[in-house]
Parts: sequence; structure tokens; C-alpha cells
Amino acid sequence: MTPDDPAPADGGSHDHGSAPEDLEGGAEERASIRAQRLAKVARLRAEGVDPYPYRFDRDRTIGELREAYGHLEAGEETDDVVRVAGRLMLKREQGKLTFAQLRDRSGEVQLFVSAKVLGPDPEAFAGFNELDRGDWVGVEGTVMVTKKGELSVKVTSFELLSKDLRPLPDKWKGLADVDARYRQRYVDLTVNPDARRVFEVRFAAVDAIRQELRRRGYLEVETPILNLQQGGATARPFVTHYNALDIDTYLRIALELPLKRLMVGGFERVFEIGRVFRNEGIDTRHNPEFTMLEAYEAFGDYTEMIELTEALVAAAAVAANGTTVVELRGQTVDLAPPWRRVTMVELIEEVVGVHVDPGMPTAEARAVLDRLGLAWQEGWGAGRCTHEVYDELVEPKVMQPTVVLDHPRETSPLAKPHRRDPNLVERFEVIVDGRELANAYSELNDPVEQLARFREEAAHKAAGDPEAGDVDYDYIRALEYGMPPAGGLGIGIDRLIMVLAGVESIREVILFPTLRPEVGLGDGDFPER
RNA sequence: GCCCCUGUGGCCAAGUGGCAAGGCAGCGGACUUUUAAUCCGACGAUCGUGGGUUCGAUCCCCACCGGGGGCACCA
Repeated sequence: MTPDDPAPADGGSHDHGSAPEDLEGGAEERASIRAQRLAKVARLRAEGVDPYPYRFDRDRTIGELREAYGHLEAGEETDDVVRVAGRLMLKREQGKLTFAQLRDRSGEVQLFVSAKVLGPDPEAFAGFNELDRGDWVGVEGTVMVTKKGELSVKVTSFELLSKDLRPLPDKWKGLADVDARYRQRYVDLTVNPDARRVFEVRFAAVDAIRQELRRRGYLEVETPILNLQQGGATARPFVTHYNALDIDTYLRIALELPLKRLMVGGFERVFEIGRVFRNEGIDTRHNPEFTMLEAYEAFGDYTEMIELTEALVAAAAVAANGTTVVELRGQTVDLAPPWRRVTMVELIEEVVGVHVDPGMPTAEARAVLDRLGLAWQEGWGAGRCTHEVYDELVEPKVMQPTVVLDHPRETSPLAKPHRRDPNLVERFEVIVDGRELANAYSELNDPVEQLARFREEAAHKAAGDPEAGDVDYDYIRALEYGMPPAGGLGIGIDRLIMVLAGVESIREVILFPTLRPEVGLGDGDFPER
């Protein structure tokens, strides 16, 4: 239970009432599966069996069982007693012998349930057959292998651990309705192996990233999600109200500014993997809440971040898939370092065949956009125009991992000016499969310069731009104390997982993606106690 | 916001302007080595919701709701 939850409404009473519905004779045939199972639960209680017992002491996982007994030959039987637990995924009744598949988080094993073995009480065997596909069950039995070579537990006793009142989807086809898959992810995960695989990829990848960062001496930190100001990126924020202080707060849109305050404080190497929130549209690449990694390293610049990005992505790929090679939409992509490095201006020339750069006169840059059929807006300088060409015509076409260096200063308010070209900043993005996967800077640490850029943004906000941020005076004050030179990196974890899992929609990699409220599900759909 | 596609028992899924296939699951029966077990039998559907056209609509039209995709917006 969530610690802050109020006391449970039922006051902890376990005094269960009568059966939900008396199902006599033929009525049971016509009753819904759920009603039948509710009746079953009531019957068990009447017999003194708790259908929701408190615990079951298994002595190993099914994976461990397979590990230990995988070598047995077909037909071999042992006297080794084991206790395993899991969800009943299949049941094959065959007269006085029943086979079932039991699954836990580590794998599946067959249950060999014989009337003779389960005795002496003849009710016991009938009781096993009363179990339904989907029930959570604990069993004790001996390890054996059937004639056909299937590792099995010959069950000597069993216990219902939790009743499944709703029938699982088709045992072969699983759950196909995407709406149901996202809304009822618990069912999706239960019956669709692909769904489980995607999240295994996710957990392995994120874990590998953490390990690699820790190995490099990075400290994992947690910073506020409720912010008094909007900053760290350009995006429309969610606004909520904090009653105790009677102020509006913003859900964070980035992790950047608090982490850089920690650089001022001397942490030198920090990272955070956390949820950020952007009040924008939903599509195959955007979910309003998504997971971001940001990492900052003192005394380095963006060149360190290239190597770090390569290492993190490669480690994540190997941990998730055992290889750096992934298949994406029929194409093979190799994430093994080193990746290609190229400047934005060079890459535009290569892919589009035109020259445009942030140093050229604005009119000239706009003329390039005109020739390419791209729209520009008043107020766009050559830098913004260059970025537009890159976004529209270059990024979608780059498949293999590519480090795109040296972005226009105009579109990068938190990056440090380029040491050799005042029109640029020291920033790179990594593109894989036509998508931005990572973004890194030599971090701007000049408080005077930073304040000027904040003020520009605040002016935009005052002019009605909901994505422009506020002047964060405390952040400026922090910079005035001195932030060491640093490289910083951001990786969109969800998009990385999409690449590693080879899926095309961000919803496939988020356990509970944001959806409209479900209609029609209400109190009337659930039984009285 | 706009456009296209889509919604059929718990799940999967056909279908047509004229009584809504089939499979899985569930229910009853047979079966002690099955592997999506098999065989036999009976049951289960206001075809997303509301209007309209029609003698008659699951099907055609309109609106709304949910979902998917694209565009736009947006990093």
C-alpha cells in the first residue's frame, strides 16, 4: 500500500458475506465466467479454504529449477521435493491425469498431476481440476521428466494462492486489441511474450546505464519534480497548484538546472534518470511523461560526452540484446562505437546538397529555405534557418548512429559558445534511425551570458510563447558562485529503448502510457461483497 | 485542430441491406504421458453509443465516444 494512503475503508474486516449469486443447476452454464468463478470462491470459503491466502513459501524459482534439473533424461524421475509458485497458464485434463503449465517470473514448468499421486483424498485431484487457467498456484512435488522429455513437477500437494476471476485472453493469439493492451497492461504482460520482452529490454538497458555511470564515478541524485519556475528546455509545462503555499508549480520539463547547481556545489559527476513532463501532443514518439537521463561531468567539455554517450548506448544494447546490432524497419544498425562524427553544416551539404550555415547573412539563409520549399518566420536568423534544414531534411534520413556536432548558437540557449566560431555552440546530437537519441553540450557557465539568454526567453514568454522559460535568478546566483567547466548529456530513455527493442511506438516501451479516460467501466461492473 | 482507418460474445476473428460463420476460453461427458492435447455434446451477441434513410440496418448516411496511423503543432 502507498504509505500515505488513508486507512482502508473496510477496516480490515475479513468477514465475508454470502455467495454473490446462487447458481443452481443449469444456471451455472449460462452465468458469465466471472460469476462462475465468484461462485467458486464462495464455495471454497464455505469449505474453509481461503482463496486469497497470505503467503506461500517456495524454495526456488522455476528458472532455478530448470537450471538444476535441465540435464535429466526423458523418463527420469527423482525423489527431490521442490516448492514452486506461479500463474497457471495452461491446463490439459486427461481423465485421471492432468497436465498444467506453471509460470513465474523466471520461466515455465509443467505440472504433472496424477489422481493416484495426489491422493489419498480423492477430492484433492478434483480440487486441482477446479483451478482455472490464470489462477496463482503454489505446488509441492518431485522433479521428473516425462516420456516425451518435458521437465515436470509431479505434484503431491497444491494451494490456490489467488483466484483469477476474469478469463485470460486467447491462449494462442493473446491480446491483440491495442487499446486493451495499454489500458490493461497487466493482461498484456501476462499473455503477450512480446510485451514482456520489450520491458525486459528496458530494465536491462536502464540497469546497464546506471552501472556504467557509477563505474565512472557518477553520483545518482534526485531533484525536484515540482518546480517554481519553468526552465531547462523549451516546452509547454503542466501546471498544478500547491495548496499549502497557495502557489502554482510546474512539473519539470527537464532535469538540467538542478543538476548544474550540483556542479556548482562540487559534486563534479552527477546523473539523474527521471520522469519529465511536457504538456504537448501524443504520438508514436511522444508521451506527455517520459524518462530522461541527464549526466554532467566537471572539467570536461562536450567531447567527453561523445565518448560517454557511445559507451552508455553500447552497454545498454549489449545488456539488453547481447549485441550492438539492431534491426530497425528492415535495416541493420550497429551501435558499436565509435560513431560517425560530422558537423551539422557538413551533414546538410552531404544529405541535401546545399550550403547553409549560421554565419551567413540572414537573407541568404532564408533564400536557401525558399529554394528548398521550407517556410521560415520573421525573427529567424541564419542559425534558426540552418537548424530548420537539418530538422526537416537531414535528421529523418540518417539511419546509422551519427554524432552531429556544432549547432547554431541561436537555437541553443544553455550551451557554451563554440571556441572557434561565435555563430555556433559546442553541442552535439546523436541521430539513430532518423531520430534524436541524445543531446549534449559544453555547458554554459558564464552567469552574465546566461542571464542575457534567460531574459530573451522571458521576453518571448511575456509575448505569449507558452514554451519559453522564466528567468531563474537563483540559477544565475548559483553560476555567480562559479560552476566548473563541464560537459552535459541528455538521453531520451524511451526512444533509446524503442531502438533497442525494435518497436515503432513509444507506448510500447512505457508500461502505462497516457490514454484518454476509459468510458463505461464503473461500479455496476463489480460485485457486491 | 484536420484527414484516413477502425470498434462484431471474456479473447481472436469472418461476414452480408433480409434469422450474425468459425476458433479459443467457459460448461457437461470420455480419456493416466499431454505439449495450442484429442473426441462428443449443449450454451453464450442490445454487432461502440445515439439519431437518420429503408418494408427491413451489424452493413448505407450523420453525430458522438474509444483506439490506431498520418498531417499540423511540438523537441
